[in-house]
Amino acid sequence: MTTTAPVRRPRKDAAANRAGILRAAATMLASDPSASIDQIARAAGLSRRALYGHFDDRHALLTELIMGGSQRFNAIAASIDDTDAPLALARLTARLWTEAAHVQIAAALALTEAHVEETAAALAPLRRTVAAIVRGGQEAGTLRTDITAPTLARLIEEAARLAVSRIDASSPAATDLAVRAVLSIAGLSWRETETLLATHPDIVADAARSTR
Amino acid sequence: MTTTAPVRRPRKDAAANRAGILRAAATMLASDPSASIDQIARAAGLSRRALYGHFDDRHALLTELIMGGSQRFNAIAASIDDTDAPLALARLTARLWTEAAHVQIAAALALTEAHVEETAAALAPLRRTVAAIVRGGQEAGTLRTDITAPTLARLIEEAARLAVSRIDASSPAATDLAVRAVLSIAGLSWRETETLLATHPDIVADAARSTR
DNA sequence: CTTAAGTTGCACACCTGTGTGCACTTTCGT
DNA sequence: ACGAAAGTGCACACAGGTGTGCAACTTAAG
Repeated sequence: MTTTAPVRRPRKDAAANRAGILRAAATMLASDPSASIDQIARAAGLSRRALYGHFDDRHALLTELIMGGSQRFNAIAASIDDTDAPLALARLTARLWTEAAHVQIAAALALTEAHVEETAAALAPLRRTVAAIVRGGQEAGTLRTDITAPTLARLIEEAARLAVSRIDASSPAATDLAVRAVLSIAGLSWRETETLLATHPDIVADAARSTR
Repeated sequence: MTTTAPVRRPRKDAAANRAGILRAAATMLASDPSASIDQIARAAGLSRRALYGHFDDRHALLTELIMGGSQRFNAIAASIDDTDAPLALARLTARLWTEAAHVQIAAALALTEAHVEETAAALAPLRRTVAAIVRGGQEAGTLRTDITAPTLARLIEEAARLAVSRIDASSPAATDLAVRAVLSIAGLSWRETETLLATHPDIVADAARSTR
């Protein structure tokens, strides 16, 4: 499996390769969370051996990947300032989806065993934002109260994860779908969601609503 | 890691052990989809070597596990006869959850790579049932129409999977939560769900609605 | 009690993946 | 054009997991 063509390909800038590895790791791990170092290195156009020149070991690579991804995630979470809970959730979902385009995302989310704790810790700010939105929404009466705030927050996170990782990421209508899924879990009826999205067309921007 | 106390424990009936292995495999794989043969055998109170006396190889064990689980699932799906789509979905979710209590379930669902196709095939009847309910619901106007039938069916499946595998299976209120999640994705507002569950108290049976 | 099925440990071959050492080649930067 | 940085192949040691062969032991069943 490690065998490749013996042709010696021209090499690119050094530092750029490091970034390339991270990118490759993100996409590789997105489709197969247990992709081997070799697979990642090859996908980045480098040899396995070279990868070890950039990262001490598997763990180091994964950690850096998680950190990078979660920083972007947390930044997005911090940028949400809507007071209305459903609106805030909709916007948060849409931005997470589009900006950090299903790459770093899926990777950081679909990670396995030894890194779940790490990932969880790194995403704490995002999680806190969601929790705050949920709490506020319940108090304001704009979110369901049949489910405890912590549980609801968790469900919403899972719904988002579901939308992000389980749906054909390439589709243009994917964002729309993700937002609808999250708002549904949040307790809105589909008609209410429809109204909300119609009132705030900027959330889902364009996207062909046909192939939904 | 394979080392155990040299004490020779009394052994039980032969055929019963086979069932024990399947049970152990279900619970083991539920928590760790890539549990080793040794772990499973030990969990069943047998040696790794003995396990191979019951199953040709890993694949054979997994296949039998999947078949068993999906048969029960499909049987439950076939037992649903409600005409109202939301009601049908609610009952289906509740029964799947309770009857095949988070054991065979999570295992069959959380399975990995080489078995996803197999699992998918085995669960085809269940999938067909869901698709039919969705189609019927959309035609009757009792289910959301902002999402295509196939996509909605898929979303619902994923929501159910989410509820089943990502939530503390032990909690008594888990069934309630699972049903609410599915109905939410189906497009109902949380108040509509509340009403539906109140009208049909048999769906979630008892379960402490306090710790929800 | 006897027999055969069921189990057990252990050894072995084989496979995949990880991380490192080493000699050698390529290419960027100056 | 030169030297250091970066990359390549290959070999090795090591760790886990799988599936099999085998001799010896335990126990259910007749």
